[in-house]
Amino acid sequence: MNDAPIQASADELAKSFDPKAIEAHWYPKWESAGHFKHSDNAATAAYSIQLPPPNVTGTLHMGHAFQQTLMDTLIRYHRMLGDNTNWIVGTDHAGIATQIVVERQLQTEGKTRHELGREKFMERVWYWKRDSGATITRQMRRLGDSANWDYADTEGDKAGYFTMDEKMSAAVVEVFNRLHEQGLIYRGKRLVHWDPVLGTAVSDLEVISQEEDGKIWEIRYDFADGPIDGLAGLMVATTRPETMLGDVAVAVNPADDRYKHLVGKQVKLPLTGRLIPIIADDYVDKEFGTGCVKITPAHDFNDYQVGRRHQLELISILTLDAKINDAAPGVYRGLDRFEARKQILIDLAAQGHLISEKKHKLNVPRSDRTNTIVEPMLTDQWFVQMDGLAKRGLNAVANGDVKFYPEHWSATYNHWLTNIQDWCISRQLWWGHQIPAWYDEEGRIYVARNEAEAIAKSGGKKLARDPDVLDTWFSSALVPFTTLGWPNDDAKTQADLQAFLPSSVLMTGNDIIFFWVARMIMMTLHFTDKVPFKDVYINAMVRDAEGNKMSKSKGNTLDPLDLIDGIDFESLLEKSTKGLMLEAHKEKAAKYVKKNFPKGIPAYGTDALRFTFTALAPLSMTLNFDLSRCEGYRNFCNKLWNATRYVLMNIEGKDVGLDATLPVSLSQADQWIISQLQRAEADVAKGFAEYRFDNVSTTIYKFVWDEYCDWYVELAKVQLQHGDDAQQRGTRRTLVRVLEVMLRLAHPIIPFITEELWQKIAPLAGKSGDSIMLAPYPIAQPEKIDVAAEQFVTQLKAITNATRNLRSEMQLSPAEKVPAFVCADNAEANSNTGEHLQAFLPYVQALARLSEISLVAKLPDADAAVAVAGGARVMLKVEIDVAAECARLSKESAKLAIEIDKAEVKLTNPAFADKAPPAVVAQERERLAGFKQKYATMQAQLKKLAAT
RNA sequence: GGGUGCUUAGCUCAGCUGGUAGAGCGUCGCCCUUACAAGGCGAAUGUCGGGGGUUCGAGCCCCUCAGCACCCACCA
Repeated sequence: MNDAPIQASADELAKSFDPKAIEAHWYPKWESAGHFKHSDNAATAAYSIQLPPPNVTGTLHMGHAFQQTLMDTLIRYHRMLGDNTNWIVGTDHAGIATQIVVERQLQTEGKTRHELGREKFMERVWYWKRDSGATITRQMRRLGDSANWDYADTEGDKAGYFTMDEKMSAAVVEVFNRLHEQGLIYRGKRLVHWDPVLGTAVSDLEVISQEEDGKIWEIRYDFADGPIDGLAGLMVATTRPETMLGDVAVAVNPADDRYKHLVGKQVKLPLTGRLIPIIADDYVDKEFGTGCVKITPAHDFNDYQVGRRHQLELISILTLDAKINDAAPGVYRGLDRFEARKQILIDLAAQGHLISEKKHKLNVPRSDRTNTIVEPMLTDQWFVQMDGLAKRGLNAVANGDVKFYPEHWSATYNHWLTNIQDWCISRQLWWGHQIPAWYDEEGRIYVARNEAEAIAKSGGKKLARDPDVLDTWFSSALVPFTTLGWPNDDAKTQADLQAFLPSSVLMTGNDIIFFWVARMIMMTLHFTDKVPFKDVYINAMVRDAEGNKMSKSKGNTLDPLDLIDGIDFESLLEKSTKGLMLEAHKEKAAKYVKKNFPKGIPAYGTDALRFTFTALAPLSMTLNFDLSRCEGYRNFCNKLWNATRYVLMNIEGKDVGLDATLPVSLSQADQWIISQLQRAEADVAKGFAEYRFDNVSTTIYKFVWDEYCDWYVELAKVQLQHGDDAQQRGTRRTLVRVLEVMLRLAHPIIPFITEELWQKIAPLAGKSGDSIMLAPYPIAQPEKIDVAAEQFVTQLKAITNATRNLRSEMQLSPAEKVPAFVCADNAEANSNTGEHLQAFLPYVQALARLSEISLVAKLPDADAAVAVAGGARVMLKVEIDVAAECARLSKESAKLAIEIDKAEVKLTNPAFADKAPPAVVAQERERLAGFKQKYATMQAQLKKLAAT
């Protein structure tokens, strides 16, 4: 292909690499060249991934960075394998979260959204979205994400889809309508979790229950007709006395002998004087408390069920902002729920109805977003009927259409789906997809695609649209197919649905298995009869180095961009404490930063960060992010950089084997590194197939550093010095070609540095192309595995290591070169001349820094240091301290003796010989023989030394 | 109250279908040997959470106990 030697210069490469410049150079190039786009060629195998859409107004955190690194690594890998890759990305409107942020902004201006009005408020949110929406996608680009930014990009800002853009919104309306037509969406008055601060219903998933210290009170409800059996009334226990205003019964267990005879009688509800019945219900636990439970169906989920069973009245006593309403006696009206509790307790005590007050631990349900205690509230809401959808969802995982990695997460998924409740999808918010339902004046409902259609359905009545919006997760659940163009039926949509549904793998956190994963599976199956993705990889949660959850108030959050670009101590301190409300939190955060980042954070670069993520990616639940690992992998990048520098320096102006007419000869060492490369390639492929990113990166790390840099480059130096033309050409050729493959092998993980280096190396390896990201991924060629060459180097390594070890034991400084003798280890046994050892000598001489090395039939009788390894004995000709050398030999012999002993015990055990597989027994015998041989040699040397 | 995961070198973690305990970081020596001090060479370090069992053989399989983490659940 090329005939003239190519001039390559190492001068272009700095002594250490500067990630920043490289990153800034390559990303825009890749993007503008269109390398991230999918192709419309239906013949190519598709590989697609749906990005969990981040909040449009959010910023990139470590969890994103980790997850996206894994996704991008897979996408780049498959792109290089030749697949038609499509990483579909977008951003989420994140209803509640975004609305809260904008409302807070208004707050600082002394305004409320209600003052502003819905229309103006929406304008404001859109403005904020347009203003800050680009932040996260910009940050994703810094990570190197080769995302298909132009795909499903309706707003033209190269950020993929937005869940509230026109197309996505239309699809949401369509889905809502179809589900409604199918009877799967219904509207009803139900008890739902209510966030009184936000003034909206929330789904049960958005409620976090936590055990907190509270109190439990015992209150006496007097019998309506005076004392019975000497008792004035029944004792009920409650943790929420204020709800008694809505009590409609007192329940006891039907089998409770204490109360059996009272069932059917009435008690007088204190403070109100209302008469309520005593009822019997299995729900009541005889053993707990007094065995009597007050029943408040409008403010408790259990009581609601009891109420339904007994056809009890529902008395709601709270307004939507959690104040006592007009159903209660006048004195309490308008009081906040907690104020009301205080007052009620005072009044009960005054009237002698409060019997006791005890400390009590209870589960307090709080709203995920506002942290306020949620209130079960009776309201009209929209629901999706889940049972049928859930069955299909369960089935898809059970029959293997969707596979979880690690597999055990399917248990979590199954458990939730088998106990699923109907999904409350309406939210009393403004920011979101407004529900496509209209009401006439009589309250009749018309669900339609648009207002005109609704009016038509109503027969031309005046209608008002439902003001509520849909749960954010409703639209998120649809992205597997709506991003592909559904419900359109044009050719492109059909082709894309064919190619990219199901997508290849979903990578996400375990925290949204219910919120998102399960719902995508159900909705996609329902609307397309396909699963949304084949695999689900549940990634670990990123924690700090000590395993603590990253949280702003602890100050232990890390900004991925700070790891890439670096940050000085002062800036980091300021950043970590900024925005913290509580002084205590500020101090805590400051302390953490001072302790862990006293010098700030150095700029590690994107590649180092990505390598850290893949290397640490465990299959367990947490990833403890260790900064020192990041530093180590930054060093790795530098190592790769410098290896390339070395190669370029040594081939400068010389032929690298591109000219096929010139003789090339490959040494054992050359064959060995090529052979090892095949094994590394196979291991990498296996790692990717199993989603074992840790194994992939470890394989690459070890091959590059331990094999190529530490051994092959050193061996190559010897060959370049001593070899003939053909051998030197072979060495240069091997240096370049293996390096070129290594770069491609590593590219999916560390895209920037590999691209930069590949541009320089590829032509020298006879490769061409615009970008390494489009170059073919290395595939192992088993026929290039050379067992003999591998044995050769294994032996060479053993001899070299033993010699180096001797040097170190003799306390020789690296500069001190000494002569050495080598002979075969079994020289006496079969008059082995050791001629085969000849090939090792030049290498050992260089690698172990020997002044000269001579092969002898028998080591000279001398007081010298001797080592045994790799079938050879090595003697360093150096003045030794006989006593010290004896001590060293004795120590090593003792170690060997222990090993010999262990092996002998094992082998003489008849049960072992009988039952263990022959291969294992043989291996053990061989081991023992090796030990014995070595032991004998050491003993002989010891004897020799002792004699002098 | 159920469920899941974890417990291996000082720290963070690997250990494939059971067959000689590994890596990175840290530690200790000796070195600025012209690819790399973000480096080289060498070294030390583990009753694999406790106990029991299966097996010729257990970090790995089974039972049991303990600790940690997370998820689900309506106990007034």
